[in-house]
Amino acid sequence: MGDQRAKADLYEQFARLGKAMASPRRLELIDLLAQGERSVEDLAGAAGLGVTSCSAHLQVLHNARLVVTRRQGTRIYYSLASDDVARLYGEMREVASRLLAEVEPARRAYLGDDVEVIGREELLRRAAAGEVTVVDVRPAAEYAAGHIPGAISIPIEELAQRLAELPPEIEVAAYCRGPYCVFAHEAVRVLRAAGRGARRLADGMPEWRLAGLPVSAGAPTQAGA
Amino acid sequence: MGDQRAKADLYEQFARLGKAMASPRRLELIDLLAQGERSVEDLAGAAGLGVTSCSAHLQVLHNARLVVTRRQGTRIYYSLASDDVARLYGEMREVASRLLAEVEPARRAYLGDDVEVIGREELLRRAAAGEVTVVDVRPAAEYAAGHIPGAISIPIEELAQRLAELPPEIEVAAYCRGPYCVFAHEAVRVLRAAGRGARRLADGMPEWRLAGLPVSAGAPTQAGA
DNA sequence: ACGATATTCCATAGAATCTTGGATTAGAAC
DNA sequence: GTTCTAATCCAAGATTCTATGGAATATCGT
Repeated sequence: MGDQRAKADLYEQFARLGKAMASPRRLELIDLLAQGERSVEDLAGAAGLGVTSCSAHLQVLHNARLVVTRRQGTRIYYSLASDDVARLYGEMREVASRLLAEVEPARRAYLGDDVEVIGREELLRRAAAGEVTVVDVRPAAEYAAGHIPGAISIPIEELAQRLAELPPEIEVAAYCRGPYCVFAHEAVRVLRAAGRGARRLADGMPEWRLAGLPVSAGAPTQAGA
Repeated sequence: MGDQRAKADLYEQFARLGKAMASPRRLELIDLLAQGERSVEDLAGAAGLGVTSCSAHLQVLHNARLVVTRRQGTRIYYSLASDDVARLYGEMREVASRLLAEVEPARRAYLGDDVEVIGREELLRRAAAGEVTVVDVRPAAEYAAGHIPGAISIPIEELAQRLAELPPEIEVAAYCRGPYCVFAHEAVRVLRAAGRGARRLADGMPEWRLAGLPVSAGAPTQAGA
């Protein structure tokens, strides 16, 4: 009874998941993939990795079945295997922030001083009433892969130049990749510095989607060009 | 903006959790600790590890703040830092079983053929009506650390000799450490072979507790000795 | 204070992981 | 077919992880 071999095999399988999530680089890749599918080179650039290294990490994620691939022409697009992955990753961050005292200082060091927050319900309510402009400050490709209905896309690097596109006197709600992404924090700072009312959504697109709230897809409608 | 250093630090913190859960041995330790606190030597024995090796793994878990220690006399008792850990571990197994095709065969190889299952609600209902005897087939120490109210303790190794303690004609519901523990499977097989009606609770004590159901603690009341 | 027990610390050797650069494969465009 | 691009494969060195045995530490009982 109780084959040691079989038992070890079983735990080995579970550990595959843990091993896949045991590297900060891979967690960053998961974070990026939670925004939508991306090619290897693209991911490497976004995560600051060499292409070879990035590919190797993606193989590890693939072997643990956390990601799936789709080939289109000469490039291969990776995406998360299911919502389970994003959910598990989110849970992992939450548990880490509760258990590890070092998370909070690291968060502050990266995100800077806290900025005011707006909740999902309030955002939905006030957006429907036209009392708030919802702005997606992630790169355009991530907006195209999925965004809050009615949100306009202004990547954080362009925000300072495109303030005129935002109706004045109306508060802005900015959102980005998630609770540990700088973009929304930066956006609120830029907007406040320009004298606008602005808050950030407490978390980002993946959490919004996991909460079952509506999501639109498609490139932004280019009003100007 | 976007300190690479600070960003890497943050992901490094999250990865600490993943690293801690990246070893099959450590997952087995978490599994054991989910039943209740245990000493190092005890854990080493239960997990089939050398004491030194076990201690080292516990250090890793401790550095990731997944476990806490309590000293009593000459020995040190480890336990999970919070329910979050058991919950995350459970979520990890669930995701693994959904994503990794290899989990199911490994499960079958270890647990053997499926035996009939009883759900939590049915168990509660029928136990209250006296229609089912609930039996905890884990080691006595784990029963003492927390068990289903009204359950009697018959460790799996003793079950075959202690069949007389179970009222005949009444179905038995056996439970153990969790959905991937052999004990309840074995118990049902032993009982059925003895002509008794028996089913296993779909999952074990940790899941019962996490579901917010009532738990009793304390050593079994020794009727005989 | 001394011996006994439980645990951790330390050093070592072997295995696994990560990163990098160059070679290789697969598809697209011409 | 040739050429170009994207991604993977392969090999090597550096780093980290794991298991084990012996030494050191802490507590208990006497």
